[in-house]
Amino acid sequence: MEREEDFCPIHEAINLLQEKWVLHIVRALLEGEMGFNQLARAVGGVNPATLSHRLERLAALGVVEKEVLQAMPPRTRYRLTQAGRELESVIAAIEAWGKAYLKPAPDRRT
Amino acid sequence: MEREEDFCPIHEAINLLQEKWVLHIVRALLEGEMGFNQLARAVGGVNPATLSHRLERLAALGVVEKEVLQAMPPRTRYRLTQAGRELESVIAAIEAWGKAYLKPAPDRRT
DNA sequence: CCCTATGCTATGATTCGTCAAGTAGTAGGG
DNA sequence: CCCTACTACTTGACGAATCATAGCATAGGG
Repeated sequence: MEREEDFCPIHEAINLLQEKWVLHIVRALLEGEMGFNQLARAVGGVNPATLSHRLERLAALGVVEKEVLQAMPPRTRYRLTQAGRELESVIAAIEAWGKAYLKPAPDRRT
Repeated sequence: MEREEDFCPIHEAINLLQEKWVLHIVRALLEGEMGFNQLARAVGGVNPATLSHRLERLAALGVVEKEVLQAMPPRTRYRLTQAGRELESVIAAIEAWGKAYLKPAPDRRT
């Protein structure tokens, strides 16, 4: 129905980053490469199916890189590519904003 | 299960911004205040129920402001608050990243 | 009068994300 | 050796979120 006659990279970027868990995944991976379950724990609360989907998508877009070290005792490493690492600026902007304006948490006291 | 013992504003910010359409809405509103349908058109492809829901949430968080000008011939204005305008840095970071790394779109020709 | 426009809400359909469990192989404790 | 836990996912069923569409009430143009 939609015809991306001019293709807006900003629009696409937003669409990617607004997918559930994507930003959390990138943020976790900015801390360093890690395996699947470790990443799941770092992200917190994501289920393997969704995480798998997201990683597949992010790998297809060249944001993360998957390296299979061993097949048998399953051992995999996920790490950010250059493009992925550049997302740090986005995360940083979100962090700055969150700290500045999202402080008023739903607290009841000081 | 999870106890947000220290409340992480970054985590919260990510959770907010990853909600579908939120970034698109903010980006549209950065262009200037507008009415409901106008905003829907600017965002493109969002259905009124979702948009309404998001605006309600964004207003509750103090990111957007809603002003009802008339009740009967319905006339409403949505505009960003200070906090909302500050999200421009996030949008800018995403724009920069998208332009730099998302260019290789799945297109076949110019 | 008829059609468009405004700002939303209501309805049923589809898609997305979640949950629980299972697969396969190895390492460690008893 | 046996049992459990860990590794990395996949699968199928379920529920929640989002979708497209229609509709309300009113005002202005033709």
